[in-house]
Amino acid sequence: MDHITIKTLAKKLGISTSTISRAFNGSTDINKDTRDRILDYAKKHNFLPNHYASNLRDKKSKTLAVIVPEIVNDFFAQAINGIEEVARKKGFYILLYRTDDVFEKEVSFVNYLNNGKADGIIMSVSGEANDHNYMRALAQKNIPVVFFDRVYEDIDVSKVTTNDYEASFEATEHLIHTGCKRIAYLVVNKSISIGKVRMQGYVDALEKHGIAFDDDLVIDCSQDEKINYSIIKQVLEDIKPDGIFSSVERLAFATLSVCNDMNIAIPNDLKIVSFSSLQIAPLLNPPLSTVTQPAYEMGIKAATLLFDALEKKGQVVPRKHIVLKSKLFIRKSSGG
Amino acid sequence: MDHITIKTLAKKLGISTSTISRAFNGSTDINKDTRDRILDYAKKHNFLPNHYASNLRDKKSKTLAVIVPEIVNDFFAQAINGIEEVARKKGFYILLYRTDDVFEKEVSFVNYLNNGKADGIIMSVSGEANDHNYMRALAQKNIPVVFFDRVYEDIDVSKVTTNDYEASFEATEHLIHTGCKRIAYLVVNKSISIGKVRMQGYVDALEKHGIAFDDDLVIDCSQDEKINYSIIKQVLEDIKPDGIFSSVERLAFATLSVCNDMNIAIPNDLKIVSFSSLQIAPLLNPPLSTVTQPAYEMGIKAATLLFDALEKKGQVVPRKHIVLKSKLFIRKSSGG
DNA sequence: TTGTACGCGTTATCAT
DNA sequence: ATGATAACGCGTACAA
Repeated sequence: MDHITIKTLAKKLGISTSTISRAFNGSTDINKDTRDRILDYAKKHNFLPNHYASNLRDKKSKTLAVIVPEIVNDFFAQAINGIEEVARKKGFYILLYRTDDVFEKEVSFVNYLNNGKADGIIMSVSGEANDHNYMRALAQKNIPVVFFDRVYEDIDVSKVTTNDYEASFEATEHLIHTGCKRIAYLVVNKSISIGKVRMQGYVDALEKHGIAFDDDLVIDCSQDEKINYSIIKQVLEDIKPDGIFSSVERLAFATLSVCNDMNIAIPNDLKIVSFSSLQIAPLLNPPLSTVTQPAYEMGIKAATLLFDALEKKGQVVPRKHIVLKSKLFIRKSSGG
Repeated sequence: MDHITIKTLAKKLGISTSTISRAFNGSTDINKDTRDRILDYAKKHNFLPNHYASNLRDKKSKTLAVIVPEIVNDFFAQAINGIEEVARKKGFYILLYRTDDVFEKEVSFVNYLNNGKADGIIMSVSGEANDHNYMRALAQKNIPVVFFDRVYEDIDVSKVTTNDYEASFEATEHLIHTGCKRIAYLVVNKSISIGKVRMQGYVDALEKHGIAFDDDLVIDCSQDEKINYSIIKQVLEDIKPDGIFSSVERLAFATLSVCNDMNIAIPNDLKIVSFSSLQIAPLLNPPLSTVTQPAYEMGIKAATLLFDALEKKGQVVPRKHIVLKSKLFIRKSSGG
């Protein structure tokens, strides 16, 4: 028995294919005995209806596409966990795609998804401020999308973000309270998405406390670890900030490395707070003060929003924007 | 133009569906001009052949299933990166599934994959020593499988692992060289897969150096963080080992936490080495000595093996078992 | 080089 | 409660 289909099954059992189909779809229009007979036989022979044939019939792939910049990052890993949790309950599976923050990869994958491969998409965008028309094509095909954390403002879909502005304000203010006068802001791209909003919180906190904003203290970093290391090293040597507010976990790690190598004492010589969802932040040397986003909950919410849209397909579903709260954990790196 | 198919496209362009199909499949049997005309029109209207219909036709889903115990773990995250890297080059996509080390989830997902949803499967097994017949069903359907890191010995598929025995031996020996006399072995399940092999390396290293094996020093932990914390705390209080060899990263983190809380000085009072692919291990307090597996390479190899099998479908492909080398990084937690 | 026509495996509709 | 059948969108053998 090489290749079982409901057709061959039907022949073997002397029933019609429709009845077989009904057995698998929990139809009530079927005798319990025949159903059991079918299911038993199927289980014994390891048969399951072909997913692609079903999908071709009813245009439901039971698949969610998840697009994230990276996976080796507790924030995204936890968010994926949240998404998967919800998806699993709904009997959905997850197609994962990693963009490495490369815009072209994002575009290519989104275009690919245009063909109905997934019923919906949850994504944290690569963040480039380019032409976003490839996103609009999805709307035409009625494929719902939910952004989380990093969003495109000009695309009208549901979104799940955190109170980045307030959290950044609070983090910066905390550094000021501990006595910092020259706080550097580490960012990968200050002109887009989260980099921009978080910077505004930083800027406004400075202003509130009468500290002049200094453009030299805004440190634009890259995706490359080694380059970041040199950039930060140079900053610590030349500009000598007494505080660091990092909008991205990775840059805080680089800072810790540099400090290790340069023997800069944290928190005495330099205080650090960073956005980070790293679970072992308390185990770092020194324990890292973090603005921690509720990554897992964000995943849950994003998936929930997506299923809301999915279940009301055809109807006009109002976009929602859910804003969750981050939490500031003050640890030793900022004098806690 | 709500719903485009190659049929509607054919009508619009006044060509037949076969020609359209040819245009998309890079057939040479087609005039370059017609091809361009078709592709241009398609791109303009955002058309892509329906993936499910194609798959139904030629039984190629261009999808790989990846099954891992967890995602919030640099080892698995990096391995997934490696897998994705290869898959991407081959034009494949990844269906991700997380088992949380729950055997039933693994079985359920594997059974689901039986229906041709994915062309192949790469997995790190949940590790329970149960009946593995659900795995055999895949072989019948000609769906190739590759195990990585955690494998079932009794299932005949290609495997990618690391030299766990030697690495464990070396790590334990290192602890002995630093003066440890009472080395505890932390493990989640000492009777299966990696837990077992790594323990053997530990046991043999003790023996080589004339240290009596003490069953009380083998600490069986759980999946639950809080329980692990209490277990380890109790061990440090009562059994008072002077060295810890942790077969799993998570347990090393728990140990660090306990030591923090109990004011146990590492490495003076206690030395630690752990299996871990954590990239920021050097930034921990103290920097953690690790046995680091080449996670990314393992992903690459596993995916490569899978494609080998995939590309020789039908033929008998000999199973391969690739063993990569882990690297011992001696850091301060073990006196480095 | 292009077109015709069938079938991939399933499910919904309509009968019975 | 069950069966016959058409249709989902595509690719390919075959014919032209």
